[in-house]
Amino acid sequence: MPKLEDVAKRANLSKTTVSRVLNNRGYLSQKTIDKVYQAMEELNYHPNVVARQLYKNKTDLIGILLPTVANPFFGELTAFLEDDLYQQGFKVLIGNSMNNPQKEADYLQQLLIKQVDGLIVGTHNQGIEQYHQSGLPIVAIDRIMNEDIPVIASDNYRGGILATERLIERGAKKIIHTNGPNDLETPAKRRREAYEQVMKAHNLSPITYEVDFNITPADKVKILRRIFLEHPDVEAIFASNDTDAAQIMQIAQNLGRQIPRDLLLIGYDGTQIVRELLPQLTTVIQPIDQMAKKSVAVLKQRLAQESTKKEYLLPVKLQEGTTG
Amino acid sequence: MPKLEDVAKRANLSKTTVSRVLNNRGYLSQKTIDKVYQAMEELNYHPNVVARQLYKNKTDLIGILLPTVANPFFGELTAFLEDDLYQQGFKVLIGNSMNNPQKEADYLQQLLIKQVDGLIVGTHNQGIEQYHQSGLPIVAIDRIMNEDIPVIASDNYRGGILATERLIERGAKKIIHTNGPNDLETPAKRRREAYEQVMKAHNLSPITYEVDFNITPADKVKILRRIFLEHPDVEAIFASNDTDAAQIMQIAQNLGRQIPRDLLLIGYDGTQIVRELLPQLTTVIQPIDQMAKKSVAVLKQRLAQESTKKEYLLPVKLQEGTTG
DNA sequence: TTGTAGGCGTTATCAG
DNA sequence: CTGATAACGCCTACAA
Repeated sequence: MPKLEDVAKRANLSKTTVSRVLNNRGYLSQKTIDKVYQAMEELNYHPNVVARQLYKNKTDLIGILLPTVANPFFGELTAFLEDDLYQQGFKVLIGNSMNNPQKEADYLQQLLIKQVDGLIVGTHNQGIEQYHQSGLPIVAIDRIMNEDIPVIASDNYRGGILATERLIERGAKKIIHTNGPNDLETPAKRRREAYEQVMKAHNLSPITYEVDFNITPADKVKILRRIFLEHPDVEAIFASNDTDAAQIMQIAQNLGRQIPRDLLLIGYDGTQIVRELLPQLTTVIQPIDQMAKKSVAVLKQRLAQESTKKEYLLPVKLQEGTTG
Repeated sequence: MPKLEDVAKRANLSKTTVSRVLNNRGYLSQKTIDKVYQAMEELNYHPNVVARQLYKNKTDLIGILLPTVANPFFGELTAFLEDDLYQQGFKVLIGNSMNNPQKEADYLQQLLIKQVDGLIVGTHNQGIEQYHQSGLPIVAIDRIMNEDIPVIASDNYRGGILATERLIERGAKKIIHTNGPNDLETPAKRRREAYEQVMKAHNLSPITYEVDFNITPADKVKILRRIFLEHPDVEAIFASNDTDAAQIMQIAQNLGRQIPRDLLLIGYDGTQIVRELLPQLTTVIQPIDQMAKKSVAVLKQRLAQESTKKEYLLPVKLQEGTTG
């Protein structure tokens, strides 16, 4: 690997001059510029990014810490984030915590150490201390971390209202909701709040099933199946996400219940892929693209030491399918 | 940010000694070790990764260049790759080319420059010169690049046979196949070869529709719809991937054709998410986990300057749903 | 318009 | 067992 010095020697110039050409800084004669470019060509020279990073004390790298890009929501989110960040001159380091606190802590420890200039987090683990003392610019997506980390989320409360009211409008009275564990401080909890408030406002009793994130698919099916066992008269389900909704569709089918005739169903997220594969599913669309864009924008503010709001809410939309 | 020197000063030692403690190298008295650790604690010191990278001339970063993690296949692949690489002590830099040659070239130029220790590529663009002269260890997934870059792929030929024979066994004669553009040098082409050979072996005429990768969803629907217009008597379709298969399901439904009664359908890929959302879809499962594992293993061989085979084929499996 | 010298934070060699 | 010193490759005051 040739270095600056090699180029300089070949062009009969100093390292400084070559560096100047590289960064077009200061006055340079055209002749010098040409000589330098020629020498670079001949040697197939490329500047060493790491050396630059060391000097500049920045890496132009942004870390993205999420449960897993295998999940459509996070996959699509990552794609949008990557695209935005790329436009802004950043590259992306990913860490998939797989809901494993150990792995998450590990990543954090490593990323916080000057490896990245900033961090976008959307993991589900609670109370990882390191976030606090890091000093690294961070934004959180759909996850409340602590006072000084801004949160980007969709308007979960409104989403909960849209879904619940729609089910009620369509005549359902016994409506069940699934959500994540209630002890997790996440904006998604507001869907549950909205659901419960709407139900009560209509004199209906809310019933929420809590489904943990990191359980096996088999266990999840078991929990969802329980809904039907424990509430055979259920008329509608507002699921916490589209894949759960899909599972519920299978289960209902196995139990001989036709959707929407015997059961109304509304999901949540509305990712591109789900809309392609299950266009019949009624769901609440989170504006993943906008969430990504906003996250990057807020992170840039943080990087520039500008102050930010504590929370940014993006609008949701009801996607009308045939299931609910 | 405190540095080695600060720790040294605080512990009344030299940088050398502190560095030794950090990397437990050489002989050290317990007392010294304790002092160093204490000083590090007090200062909340963390070694600067970039400085290390510069000295060691390696980053422990692996680049993954793919069309987009928003696609379930690549999303799941990325998740597995990340997990494997993490186990091996690497971190992952992603680049989503979005099938944009400009962006891909851009990424390459940047990544090849000592920013990553190795590269895993699965993009669809042809003839990007830089791959050749890079000298960087590279492996390609499902994509033929050039002679000295090993390819990891599933056994596409066998997949093509499994799907086609199944459709024939189930009584279909007029079977249509969709595939990517034929001028692309990709292992996926072998599915088409297999399809055409099996068809001919049964005295049936193969018909392949070529579907470009980077076209709008609307255009894709148009092409797929054409199948039914141009071949109203089509009895079965072997789609090049599951999302296309899903589209075909919608179209068939809109045209009043019941699957599997009026049309048999087999997809390809068998990602986790598709199996969850569309369990009824018969499809050929690519062993994404194994492909990831093998890619990482081969990349490690390359990094260790060991020689590798040119191609690694992993076994596929037919997932029997109800559509075909 | 170009060159010299010192530093970014770490590690390794070699001496003590 | 520990310390001084020179590298890793680049960038920028400051000088010329």
